[in-house]
Amino acid sequence: MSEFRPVATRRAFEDITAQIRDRLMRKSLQSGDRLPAERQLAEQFRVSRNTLREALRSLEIAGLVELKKGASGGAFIREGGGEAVVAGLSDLFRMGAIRPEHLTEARILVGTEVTRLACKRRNKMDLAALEANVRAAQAATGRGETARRAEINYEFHRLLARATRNPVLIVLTDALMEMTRHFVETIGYQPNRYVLPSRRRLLALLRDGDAAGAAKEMEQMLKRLQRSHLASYGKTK
Amino acid sequence: MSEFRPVATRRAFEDITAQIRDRLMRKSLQSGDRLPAERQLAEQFRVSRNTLREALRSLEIAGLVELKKGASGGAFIREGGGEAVVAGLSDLFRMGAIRPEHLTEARILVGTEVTRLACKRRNKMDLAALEANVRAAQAATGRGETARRAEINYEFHRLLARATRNPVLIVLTDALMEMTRHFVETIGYQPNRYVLPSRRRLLALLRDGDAAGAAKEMEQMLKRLQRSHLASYGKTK
DNA sequence: GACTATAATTGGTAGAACCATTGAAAGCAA
DNA sequence: TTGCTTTCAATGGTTCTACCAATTATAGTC
Repeated sequence: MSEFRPVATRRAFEDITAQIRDRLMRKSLQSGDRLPAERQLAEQFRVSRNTLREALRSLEIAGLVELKKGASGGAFIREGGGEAVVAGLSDLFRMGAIRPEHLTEARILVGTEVTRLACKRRNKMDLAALEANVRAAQAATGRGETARRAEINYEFHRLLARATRNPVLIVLTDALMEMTRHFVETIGYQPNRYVLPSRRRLLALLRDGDAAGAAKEMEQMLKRLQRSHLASYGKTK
Repeated sequence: MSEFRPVATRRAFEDITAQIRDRLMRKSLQSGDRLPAERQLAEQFRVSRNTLREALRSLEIAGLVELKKGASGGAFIREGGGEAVVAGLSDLFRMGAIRPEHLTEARILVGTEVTRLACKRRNKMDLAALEANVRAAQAATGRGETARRAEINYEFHRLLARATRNPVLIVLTDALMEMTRHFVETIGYQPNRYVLPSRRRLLALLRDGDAAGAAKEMEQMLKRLQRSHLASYGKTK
């Protein structure tokens, strides 16, 4: 392995974003803080406003700042929400780098572990939110609102991930659900009779704190979902 | 829940990126393709070159295109590498939204499942690469090259993830290793005596195809690593 | 005090110009 | 012909100026 590294003629906007990222890491900039106005910042960095705007655009896409118009507007530091990660994985799915079989497999592995951990950490508020979600799912099913039903189902997994208190699992689950939404839109939503009963069994296991049982229930449900999803996909292909 | 959605006064550059993303999804644009030159594209979209450049910058940060200078340069469609996802999670770690205990916990959960799946799918080339990695780790340890040793260790996990053939797990592992690198840089690399023996046991289990055993071995090693990492972190805090 | 019109601030867009890098084509020499 | 050098055109990177559009603070009015 060579001791050299590729020469990197850094572009001006990259230098700017690096400086701001550095201040973020050193807590010299925190969420909610506002950066000076574009014209002022451009002067401080000794670059044109165009170049500065490319830097801000880059930070905005990365989810680090939010740009607001008008007086008392400007670039505000966002708190880490993970939108960039979700968008990045969605792009991979759109481009075909992540295929349906990869997505469903990852959902099984991640969903099972999320369920296991959520069962150990969930509090009463988590349980209440999950129960409300299942009630909403039942109501939507009764009214035949399939699209709404799908959204409620995704939300269940997001709620469960939040109960783990681990942001890595939270943002990963958000991304998996976003990809699943894209996927299901292409193959068409298929009503089924097994998700809702599984949810009820899962709720009981979560209440009892039976982590192994809850994980098993989730795993089996996700495997069943995988089979039907991939079957639908095979037909449309 | 309301039926309305927030009004979104779309900015020009967002319209442009949406159009290009759409062509990517419909395979009308594929990796390796080259977009027209900036001046030409600006004319086609009926926007100024500034606005078009902001759109290209956005796509570049998202990892969808690569910009090259010079004659026969331009914006080239990249194949999905997941750099944006890695960068996004790294940002979350830098900003403190993901904390060391979250990182180490996620590594245990993901690493265990990656090992299990890799054990089922690995071929001879995967095994050879992993064995070469462990040999390199031993050599680096013998020469006392701690920084190089750390890099080789991260590479082991990346190689293992690639053996799963699942891009979601691959990019996730890449991101976890990148965050770990940041983390270890701040707490200082601690040489240890248990990783290398664990690697040898793991290799044997991978060769035998003992998925459960390999997963267990990885899990125990990662938990031990977690304890020492968090202990070091507690001292520096 | 509540409402309204005004003004100031700020991000969004446009257009032209120039620089720096890159690679291909033309020219030249052996 | 072959190989090297020079030239040149294409392209991204950067700057500057001007104006538009949205937003909010502020002064003014009833």
